[in-house]
Amino acid sequence: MERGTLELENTGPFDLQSTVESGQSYLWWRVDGNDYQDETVYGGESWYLTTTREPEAPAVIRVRQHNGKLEWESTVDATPILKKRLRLTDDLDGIRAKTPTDPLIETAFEQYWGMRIVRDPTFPSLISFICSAQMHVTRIHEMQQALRETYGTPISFGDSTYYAYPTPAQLADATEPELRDLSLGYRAPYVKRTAEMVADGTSPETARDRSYEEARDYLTQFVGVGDKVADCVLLFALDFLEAVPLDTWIRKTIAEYYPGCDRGNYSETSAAIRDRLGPTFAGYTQTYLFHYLRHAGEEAPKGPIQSTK
DNA sequence: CCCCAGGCACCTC
DNA sequence: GAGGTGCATGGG
Repeated sequence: MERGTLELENTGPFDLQSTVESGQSYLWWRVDGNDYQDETVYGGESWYLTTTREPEAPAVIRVRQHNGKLEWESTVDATPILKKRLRLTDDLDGIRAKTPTDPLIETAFEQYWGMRIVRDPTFPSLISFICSAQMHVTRIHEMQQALRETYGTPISFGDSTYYAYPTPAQLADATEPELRDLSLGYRAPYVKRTAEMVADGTSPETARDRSYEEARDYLTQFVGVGDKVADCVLLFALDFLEAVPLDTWIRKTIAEYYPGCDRGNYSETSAAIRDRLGPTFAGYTQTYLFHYLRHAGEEAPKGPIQSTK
C-alpha cells in the first residue's frame, strides 16, 4: 500500500466530484456505494476508486479531494496516473479564455468551475460507451462493474479484492449469453465483436493519428459505435477536445438555445456547434453545458442564446 | 399497461 | 445518404 498527496496549488481550479460524476466516465465509482447521482451527498467529501492498467500492471487507486489537495492510497505511485487521468495539466483558465462567451456558457462555467475532462483508457472507454446506448447512467455503471468483476484481473488492495477492467482478450473470450446475463441486452454482441476486433489487432488508439472527423469515421468501424459513441471516446479518452457528442440532451440543448446550429444531420450539426462553442475546445464547453443543464431543471434559461462576444 | 433511457445496426428507397 | 424499425432491460 502506497499513500501520497497531490498538491493542486499549481494546477489551477479542480473539482474531483464534478469531474468524475458529470457523466463523462463510467469507470470511476464511489467507495461508500452511494448512488452515483445522489444529490444529498453532492459536494461531500466522498471517495472514489478506479483501477487502471497504466503504467503497467493493473492497479487500484482510492482518492479524495481534501484541503486543496488530492489524497490517495494505491497499489502503485498514483500521482502521475491521477495527473494524466484527470487532465491536471490542462490550462483551464487558458481554455476558458479561448472559448466564445454567452450567458449560458458563463453560468455553466461558473457553476462547476474546476470540472475537467477525464482521460479514460481507450478500450474501457470504448466498451463503456457502447454499453451506454439507450441506457440509464446508473445502469451503465452497473454494467461496467459487472464486466470488471466477471472478466477482469483481480487485484488485492487493503482488505478487499478489486478487479481491473477486462482487457480486449479477456472480453473477447466472453460469450454472448454470458454478456446478456450481465444485463447488457442487445449490446452484448456489440461488446463481444468489438473486443474481438481490438484483440485481433484493430486499434482504436490509432485514431489519434487522424484529423478529428477522420478519427470519428475510423472509430465507427467498431460494432456498436456510431457518431455519438465515437465522439465520446474521442473526447474522453483520445484527447480530441473539439469533439461534441450529439446525444439526446445536447440535441435538445441545441434546439432550445442554439437553433441556428441544428442542421438536421449529425456531421453538419456537429460542425456548426463546434464552431459556436469554440472550435478547439468545444468538448470542454459541451461538458460544462451538459452537466449544468442536467442539474439546472427549472432554473435553466429559456430560448435562444445571443452571443456576447 | 405504457414510456423512456447520453443510439446503433439493418433494411429500404 | 436519408429515413424508418427493431432492439434488451429495468424503473417510473
